[in-house]
Amino acid sequence: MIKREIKRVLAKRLEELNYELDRDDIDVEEPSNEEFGDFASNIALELGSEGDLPPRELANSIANGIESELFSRITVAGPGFVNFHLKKDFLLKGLSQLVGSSDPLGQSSVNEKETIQIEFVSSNPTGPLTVGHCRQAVLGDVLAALYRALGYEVETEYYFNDEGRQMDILARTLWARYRQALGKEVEFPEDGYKGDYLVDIGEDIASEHGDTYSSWDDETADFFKRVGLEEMMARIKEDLDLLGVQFDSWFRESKLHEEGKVEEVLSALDERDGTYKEDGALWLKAEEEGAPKDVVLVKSNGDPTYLLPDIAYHLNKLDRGYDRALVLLGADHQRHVDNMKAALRVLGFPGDFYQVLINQFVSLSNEGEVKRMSTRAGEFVTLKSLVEDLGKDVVRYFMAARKPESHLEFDYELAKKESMDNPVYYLQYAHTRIASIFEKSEYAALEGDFPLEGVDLTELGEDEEIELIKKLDKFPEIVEIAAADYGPHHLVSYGENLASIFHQFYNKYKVLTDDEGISRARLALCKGVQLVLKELLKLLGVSAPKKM
RNA sequence: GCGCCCGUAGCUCAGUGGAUGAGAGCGACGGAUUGCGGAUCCGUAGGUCGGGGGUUCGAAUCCUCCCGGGCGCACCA
Repeated sequence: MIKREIKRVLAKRLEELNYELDRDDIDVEEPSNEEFGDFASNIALELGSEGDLPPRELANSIANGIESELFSRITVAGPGFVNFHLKKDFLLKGLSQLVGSSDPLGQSSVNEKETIQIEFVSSNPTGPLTVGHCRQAVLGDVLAALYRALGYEVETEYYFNDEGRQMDILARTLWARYRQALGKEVEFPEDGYKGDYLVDIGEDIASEHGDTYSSWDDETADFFKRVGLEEMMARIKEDLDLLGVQFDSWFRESKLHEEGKVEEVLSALDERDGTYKEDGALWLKAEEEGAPKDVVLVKSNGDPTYLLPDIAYHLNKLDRGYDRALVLLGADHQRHVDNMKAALRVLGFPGDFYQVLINQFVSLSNEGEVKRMSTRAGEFVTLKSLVEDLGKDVVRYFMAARKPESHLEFDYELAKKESMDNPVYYLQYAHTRIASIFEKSEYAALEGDFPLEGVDLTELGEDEEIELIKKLDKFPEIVEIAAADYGPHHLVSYGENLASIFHQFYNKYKVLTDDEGISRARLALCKGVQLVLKELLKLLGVSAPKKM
């Protein structure tokens, strides 16, 4: 990574000038105007505004004092920017490292031993997964891949409520569907789940068990609760499989109750003076800890609200020894986050343990009509139908393409109709083109690393080639940013940009020419692009085909 | 009313805790191939970065107010 090397050089020079700075405090940017060099730093402006030297003078003494083989020249411009013009050798070194090692992330500065747990989707087994869950599933899956790629130890987990009121309603609804399948008159539960998915399961039960469960009693309730849970969870797993999302761990809420963790956390909150009784309910003093309002932990009927077991769950996460627990939640859970943070503060959790990524909703427009998603009303587009219609690659790419905190408008008809114009194909096409070139080249039979012996990279020098080399060098940084920012979309933006430059290059220059030297150098460059594209698509969970 | 998020080209959106002339894709219009895959490339048109104020050498980016949209403000999850 060139930028890091420049920071190192700058830090060293600043030390000579008696400024004590961490490398991370130095900003190095890529100026939009090439007149200002390949890279630029504003460090003299930042230091100058508080220091003894005016920015411009400081910039001059920084620039004049740097002796390095890496730069063709270092200039000072504007109010005090230090502009670095790179020598080609410096750029080529990066390319040869990338291609020589076949490791697009070899230059990453992050090599954490930290462990991170990522919880996402966590939908309760009362209905099929929808497009909303789909977005979160992709975001969580890609984030997990990003952190793994950076060397973190990652565990993904799905948390679900397997008992309580919702499961009761599920059981009653399922029983009603079962009775209906048998042709019996039965009253549909008031809060029942209206979707068709329970009709199918009810029919299956009817054909297998006949009229065995004719009345609603404890035995019937237990049976329908158990079968309902099993069937719904099985469907959820199937759906996630379709998307290519697999969890390392599944955590059921009832485990917390069985192990007495809920009571434990309650008394812990109590001991720390975090609760009080009012109107027969037990409240958390959330407002004292920054939440908008206090909130009920235990209802007056003795049942816990869902906040309480969730606090216990996070105590469990802490006990399991993760350094960080990231939770992905939909925008409607903002209040819950405030409450959780308050509770965890009462319990004295490490400040940065509980991390939340709130993602905004997906709106699905269909021929100008915006569809509302409601599980209870039985109106939604399922994850399954989306993937079946558009394919895993397109769905994953689209879901990852937007900033999580932005609304995602998914035009179903358009995505389906014009799928061939989708940017995902643009990236894959670049990868395919390179594969195709290699098949026609002297390296057609090549397996494993590209041999750089006898390849003279200094043959490279056209604008597009230099641009590509710089872009490739930036990839590790993009991965770090995407992880740190919890923003998989950075990969997408970068990828489209890289593919674009590659297509420009491809259109303007031939890779396979009569000149063996140029051909080999360009093939090495293509190999670099291919390595990065492949890794990027892998992180997104999108295939990188050799033929399309 | 209060809290969180969003407001950038006709549409969908990038723009990493500020940095030297506002970008991409789609759509519109006009071009490029007897050549490594045209699922590509080149060009044109299109924006007072929702609006006002503030901080600064410098603001799409930070602060504040206003407008517009989404979500939340349950002893539901």
